Amino acid sequence: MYPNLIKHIRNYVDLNETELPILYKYIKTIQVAKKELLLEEGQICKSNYFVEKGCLRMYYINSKAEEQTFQFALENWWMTDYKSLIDKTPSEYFIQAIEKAQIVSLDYQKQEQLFEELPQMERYFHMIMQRVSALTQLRIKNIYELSKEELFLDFSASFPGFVQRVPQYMLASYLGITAEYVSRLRKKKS
Amino acid sequence: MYPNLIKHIRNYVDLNETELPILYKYIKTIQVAKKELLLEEGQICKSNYFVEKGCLRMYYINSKAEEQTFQFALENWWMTDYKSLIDKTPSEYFIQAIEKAQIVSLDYQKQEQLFEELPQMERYFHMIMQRVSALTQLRIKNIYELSKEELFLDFSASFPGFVQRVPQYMLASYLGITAEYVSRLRKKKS
DNA sequence: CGCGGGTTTGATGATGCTCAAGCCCGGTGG
DNA sequence: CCACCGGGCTTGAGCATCATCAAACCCGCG
Repeated sequence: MYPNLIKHIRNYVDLNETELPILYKYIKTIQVAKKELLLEEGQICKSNYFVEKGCLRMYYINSKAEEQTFQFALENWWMTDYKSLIDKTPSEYFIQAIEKAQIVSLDYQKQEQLFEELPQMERYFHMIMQRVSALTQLRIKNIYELSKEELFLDFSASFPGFVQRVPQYMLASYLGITAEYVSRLRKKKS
Repeated sequence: MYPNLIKHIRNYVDLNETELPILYKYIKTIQVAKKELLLEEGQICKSNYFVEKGCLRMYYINSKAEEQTFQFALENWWMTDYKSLIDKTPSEYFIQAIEKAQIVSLDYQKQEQLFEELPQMERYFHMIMQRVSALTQLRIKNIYELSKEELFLDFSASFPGFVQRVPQYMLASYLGITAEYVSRLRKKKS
């Protein structure tokens, strides 16, 4: 039913067959089409989303009225707007499917109950947040350290398939570069 | 004994008087002098550090052999190198006291036991990590959105006392600006 | 076939860096 | 108590990186 999610959880904590139905009480599947939105600016983000299959991105509308891509999520990634989720404030972000995707949604309201019934799930989330923090620290370090050109090359090298999978302009805005400059970089590279 | 830490924990979870001694088994106090290091590049980071009093910074040596400040921690903040902590790999960072400071240290090895005895502590860490993630998302958004000048003004406005408390060159490197340019910005501001 | 979103190309210019020199000021030793 | 260091901050000139704007181009799709 949720092959990737279950496997992912079991990478970190125990979850036996009798506990699976308990988990299932709390999560649900969402099928989204390409370009469909899971969260819109102004809404209060209510869930944490896990990518079973496909690809999501999180973006916001910047001061120049452009879409600024903030984050991508491929298979086995969780994605949410933590600020909106925790403080119950309107989100500044959109979460959108780049491709047709299968998403697992965990309602924030239900999390506490879930953690009561399956305490290892709190441990699981704590552990993956530590990993995300480690990656985020690296991301910020890269932004400091690397020129835009190096950022692009580093990203291309780190996620070889990904550059093909998303439009250039999304990648550009994720890297904090203009689409024009990415175009020049690609030309230069070849 | 740890007035700030206890108060901070109790902001998020229950912790009664009989549980305090259990917590105390797992943490210890470290007094550090100005400029003293809690972690050095090449070491494996073993603990999570809580600032009871004083001020820490995390930095690394960049490709130009300069100290690049990565993060500050004031009172009531936790600081650690997650990558080194989790993967037990040598750290690329230094953690240093900017002022004489009183630090509470929680050994990573002991965390699991602590969470066994006081499950609410896992909940506490999970919750503060969510908050940190929210702040980090904002930090990255600011780096995207704002010019260096705006970054400086925003930081000055957000932490009015802080600009006085740390040397300009540390602040500059935290914001990803050269010390020279910060100097020009300050002049311009007045 | 024409439309439109996305990419490329060119010309121009601003932001913010580099390097070099001078300055300020607190600390240290004589 | 003074002199002199030296780290940090300031100032200036020149310049690289990368953004902006505008136009052309490409190509999948209705």
